[in-house]
Amino acid sequence: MDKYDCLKIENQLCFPLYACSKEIIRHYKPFLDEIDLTYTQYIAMMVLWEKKCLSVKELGSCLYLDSGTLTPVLKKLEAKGYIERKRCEADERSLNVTLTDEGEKLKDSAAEIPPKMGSCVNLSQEEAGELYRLLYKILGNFKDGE
Amino acid sequence: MDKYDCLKIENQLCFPLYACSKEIIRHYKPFLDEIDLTYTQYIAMMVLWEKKCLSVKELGSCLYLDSGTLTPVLKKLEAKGYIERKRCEADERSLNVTLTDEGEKLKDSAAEIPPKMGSCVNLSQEEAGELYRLLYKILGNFKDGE
DNA sequence: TGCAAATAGATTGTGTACAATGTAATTGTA
DNA sequence: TACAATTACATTGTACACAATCTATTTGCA
Repeated sequence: MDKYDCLKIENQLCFPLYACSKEIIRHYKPFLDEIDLTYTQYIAMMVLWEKKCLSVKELGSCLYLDSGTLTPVLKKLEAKGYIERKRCEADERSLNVTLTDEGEKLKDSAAEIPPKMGSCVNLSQEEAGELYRLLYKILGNFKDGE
Repeated sequence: MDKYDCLKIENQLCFPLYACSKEIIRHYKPFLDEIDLTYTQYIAMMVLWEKKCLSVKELGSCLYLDSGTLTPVLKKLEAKGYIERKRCEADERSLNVTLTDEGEKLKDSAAEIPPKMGSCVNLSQEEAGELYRLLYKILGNFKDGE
């Protein structure tokens, strides 16, 4: 056991996480292209399809993204007509993001994507469940930490 | 079970992968700042510390990155004096990337990072091992697929 | 052997990420 | 109740990622 073993890329956990995430997102692309969304725009819409309306702050908390990333993404979604951005009346600092009818409609086309993607992850139900559990265990640690 | 359930962000595997990867990389930053490397530069150096010399193509295959990403990263590492870039004599299309003495020396400071990072992933040895296995199982699927 | 196809990198354009900073609105408290 | 501290979002600057395209070599085969 040499002192540099920890530097071997195959001994790192972060690297396969990083590579896996990128590869899966790359495989989303052809399907997302069909509905003219990027992956980031897609996960933002996913939260909105569930919550209908929330602030940039809340959306950022769901997606682990800050306003520096979200502001341009949301402006693009607004330009496409899928969302509306309006200052909150009760607190003008806050910006409410709301789904438009167009945005709501997009949900039907989007619902076809996850079933098509399933086949690119070659894990059993049990393995996928375990992977899911471990990832959220790590994420939970970060959420508490700050 | 409604037909939109697959669109809930908490039912997706890709999202926690994406978020986890980003959060861990974000936690690397203060440590990487000390040796003036970004995460991408760090994983490139990690491969070089092991292999000493390889082509951009081989490096890209190790890191799941293409020349569009690697060319600017490698130029920065060259500017910092950690690597050399030289066309391969046998095949002028290919570019060999080699570690310099400075680059080799950096390995000692870098070896201090992984132990410090360990504490931010709150998994047992067994859990970390299982996570590792599942991630490489998915990655293997992609490597075969193309 | 000549030339089309393939290969390795570099370049370009678009879209994130994120730290640092700026601005306007709101809150807490001396 | 002024005003310093906080908060929410926007802006700026740097650094990836990756698809598409370009250039220079090299290979394969008619």
